[in-house]
Amino acid sequence: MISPDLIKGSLKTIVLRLLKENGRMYGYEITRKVEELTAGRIKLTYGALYPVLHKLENEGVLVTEAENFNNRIRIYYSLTPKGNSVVAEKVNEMKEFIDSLQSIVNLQPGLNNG
Amino acid sequence: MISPDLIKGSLKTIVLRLLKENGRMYGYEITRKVEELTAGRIKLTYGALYPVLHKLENEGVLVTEAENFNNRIRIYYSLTPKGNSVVAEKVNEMKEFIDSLQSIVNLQPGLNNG
DNA sequence: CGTAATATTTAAGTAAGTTATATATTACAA
DNA sequence: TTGTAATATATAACTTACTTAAATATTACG
Repeated sequence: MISPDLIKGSLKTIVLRLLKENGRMYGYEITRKVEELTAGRIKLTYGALYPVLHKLENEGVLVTEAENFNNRIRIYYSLTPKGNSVVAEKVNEMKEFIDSLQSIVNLQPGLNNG
Repeated sequence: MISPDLIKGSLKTIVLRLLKENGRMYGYEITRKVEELTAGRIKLTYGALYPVLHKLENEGVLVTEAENFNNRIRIYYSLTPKGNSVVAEKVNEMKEFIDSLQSIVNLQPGLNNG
């Protein structure tokens, strides 16, 4: 398991990227998908996820459709046009972040420095 | 520039990884090196860096040697044996983190899902 | 009949950062 | 010589993105 402190800050981008991928998803589904894609290494907490979804909706980044499945409410989220451009920005930033971390982590003694 | 929220949480690992690489470094040097390695995309703030260095010292992860250069104090930090094992753990975790982020960011529509 | 899984909500608390300020020397330009 | 930028460290006050915890409700399984 990856420590929450490390993941902190990436939540929004992760959620938005998955929504871009899947068109629409509900909260619980997002947590499942993240666990699946990361081999259980990233687990989103509901206390973090749902407030973020609500916030993104209030900002006009996401829209919701409530549906009923087996007497359980599912609230599907999908990107607005504004949301689409936000994802693009966020994903670019995350790619730069990954590149940056890699250039630090992958340092090799005696090869890159002097 | 990568947003502070994204970097937050990685600071400790970045610092430790650089110290492992360079043997010993002083605070200001660490900020320069991170900017250099990340093409200016990650800028550490002193308000974050120095408290972290002090904390790691108190935990027995780092030791210090104060030196004088041009009438300016330089406090060099280097890893203790304990520090070496901490770096190893932290770097492993970060590699898993990077892998996880990549498996989300690099999703391709219609290829991995169904 | 109890537990696990599914599904969402939200209040209270934590802590890792940011922001701002202080201090002091060297170097360079106008 | 006066001011600004770079070098070098320290720390108090504040923010906020989370974690933790508790609540609610249905389905599924042993």
